[in-house]
Amino acid sequence: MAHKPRSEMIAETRAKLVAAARQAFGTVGYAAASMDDFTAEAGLTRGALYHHFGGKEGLLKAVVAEIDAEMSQRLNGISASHASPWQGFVAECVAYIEMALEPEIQRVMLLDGPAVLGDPSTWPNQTGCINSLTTNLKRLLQDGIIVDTDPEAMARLISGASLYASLWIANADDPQATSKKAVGAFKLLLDGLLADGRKSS
Amino acid sequence: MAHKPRSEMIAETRAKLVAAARQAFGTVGYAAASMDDFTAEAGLTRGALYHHFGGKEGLLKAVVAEIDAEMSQRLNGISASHASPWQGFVAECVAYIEMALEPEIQRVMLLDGPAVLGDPSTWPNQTGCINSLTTNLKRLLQDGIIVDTDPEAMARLISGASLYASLWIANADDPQATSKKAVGAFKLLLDGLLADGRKSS
DNA sequence: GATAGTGACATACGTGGCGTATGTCAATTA
DNA sequence: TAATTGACATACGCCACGTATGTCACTATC
Repeated sequence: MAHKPRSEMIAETRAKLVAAARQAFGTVGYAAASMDDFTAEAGLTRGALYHHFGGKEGLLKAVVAEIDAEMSQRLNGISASHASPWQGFVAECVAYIEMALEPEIQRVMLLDGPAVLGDPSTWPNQTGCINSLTTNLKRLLQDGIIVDTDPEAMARLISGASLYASLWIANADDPQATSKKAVGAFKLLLDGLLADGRKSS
Repeated sequence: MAHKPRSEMIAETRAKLVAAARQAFGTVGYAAASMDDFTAEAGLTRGALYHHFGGKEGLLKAVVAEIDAEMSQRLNGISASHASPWQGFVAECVAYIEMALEPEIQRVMLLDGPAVLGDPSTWPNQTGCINSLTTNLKRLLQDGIIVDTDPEAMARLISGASLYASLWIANADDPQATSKKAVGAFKLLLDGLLADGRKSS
């Protein structure tokens, strides 16, 4: 029986490592995840990890990049599936909050990621989610739908508001009620960006 | 020569530990701070630390509480020193951003704190800063200055936006320019909360 | 005011996790 | 087929944490 080409084996190894690490980081957290444990779970040892990713931090970067790419993709799909640009934008923002309710995203992207890798805006992929928000804002601005502002700056503010809202909701006693309050306030905040005369659209 | 009473010695010990830990956490970060090192710097050993704070996490909690109390106090002073409630509120929010530019606050309160202790809204002191923002919003709402919204929810959104903005500014290539962009967008966002007919006040 | 008791610390020890240095074996290349 | 590369495993040392234990001063009670 013919073996797979080497490059394929390598990609498989890397994928297995990322998958195992993602599972571990997403559940027990970065600090508590033992490299010996989750590499063994992938049928490998720490040797492979150091060879491919240079260390624990390198693996976290890879996991972050993977999750971030998935988030971007999901967000793009959501904003594209709405009729008006403004509705698409609002939907995307709300989806952003909802995604951050997922434990894995919360643990890896909101808590451990920034603590270990530093400010998200310095991450290599430039946080695709921010990019997505930014381009959306640019279009809304060009169309005169929202007030004049720096798109990237506004995207970051919105992103920050969303993420903290998610943390709040996820840890609240009554997530349902809290979610309603947060999303309500959030929509109001976005509404304030509409150019004069367009409110409550 | 008469010795100090015991309770005073204890308070002193605790204060020394908190101060040393605050220095270490604020500079090298929580994970990289060696308990042996910074307890020694305080003229003590890990024994004292475990006795008073139960462990490394306990000390971080104490440090967080101390910094949070200081931040609250500073914010209260700022919002009180402005004529109109709205101006005071805006000034407090901007100050919130500026405070988060300080490396110690950033490292401890924004990065390590959430990663180690979990969501800030679950912290015992309930994050005095959020409380401060919330009460301010309540007053503005009662006076009819801003649109109808849940004060706490809005306070958390604003807080999140501020904190991420700070991370962005602090890590930007050109902090000056970035700060202008961020604060500009931020004021615009707050402006959207004003009740109809009150804009650009 | 002697004695038992409590509590604030220091010391000693074991364990686990990380990083590095080294080894091995298969796959490519000539 | 011989040489080389590189993917991965193994082995070692170190550092840091948590716990268990010890000591000594202070306090309280009679």
